[in-house]
Amino acid sequence: MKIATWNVNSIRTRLAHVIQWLESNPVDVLCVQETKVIDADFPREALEAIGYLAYVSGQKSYNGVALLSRVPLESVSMGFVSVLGETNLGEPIADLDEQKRVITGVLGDVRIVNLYVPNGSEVGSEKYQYKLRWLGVLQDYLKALLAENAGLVVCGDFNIAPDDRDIYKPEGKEKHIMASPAERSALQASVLGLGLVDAFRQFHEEGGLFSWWDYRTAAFRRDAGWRIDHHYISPGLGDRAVDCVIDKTPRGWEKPSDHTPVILELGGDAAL
DNA sequence: ATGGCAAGCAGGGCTTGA
Repeated sequence: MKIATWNVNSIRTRLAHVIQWLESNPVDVLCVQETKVIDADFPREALEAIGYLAYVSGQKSYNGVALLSRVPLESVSMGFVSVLGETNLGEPIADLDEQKRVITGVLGDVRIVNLYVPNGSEVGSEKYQYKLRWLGVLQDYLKALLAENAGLVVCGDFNIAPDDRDIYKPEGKEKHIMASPAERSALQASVLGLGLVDAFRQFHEEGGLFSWWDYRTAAFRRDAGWRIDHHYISPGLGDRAVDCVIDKTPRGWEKPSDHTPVILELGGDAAL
């Protein structure tokens, strides 16, 4: 089973790239982020024409996530509230679902969670506080899913570089969004603290391996990137991860997304 | 230290991203 994640920065603008990539990389499920489109306008037909069903949670202009799957998924749900209810630890959380950043569904014996973690804008800003609060609720959301699903793959655009190996030039980035200590701690507590592991790091120890390059300052040409797109896998999946790779190819295409796909391969999928 | 680039919405220039 192959599960890929790709922040496409507008599914409509990037449709030809997504189709081209899926035709040469026929993964079972592609998790996309920043679709930037309402559900009614999602380009389902073009994806169905190449054999992919679309499960979508979108909004106008910003955010938006989707699961593209070759076979129907089960138990699909969107947002935090569908799993946690209207409150978490006594605090209302429904406002966090106004931004469409969470979708999940089950394929075989694996529940796949596709996330678009808030960017946070600037360390200390209101959006940064939102990001940290969102990550706090994520912890309880993932706990609830883990209680029901031994096999869990949590992937997406995390907008956090887990450690300094994941940044082209980590010096002085402590106050930089995506690298600040509080963000890294939140990721540690909300995801790794549940026993989930960064699948990519099971296969690659070295630094200098990136999934996002800024459009500005010719970052891709200089390979001045960050690794902010991840797959986290639950202990229940044991040693089933076979490989996890970054495909830099689409980042070099004409008018690309600023992110490139990352692909997780699982073996021994009993229910498929 | 700053600004650089891209997308959406709207039909100009702002907002957001990372």
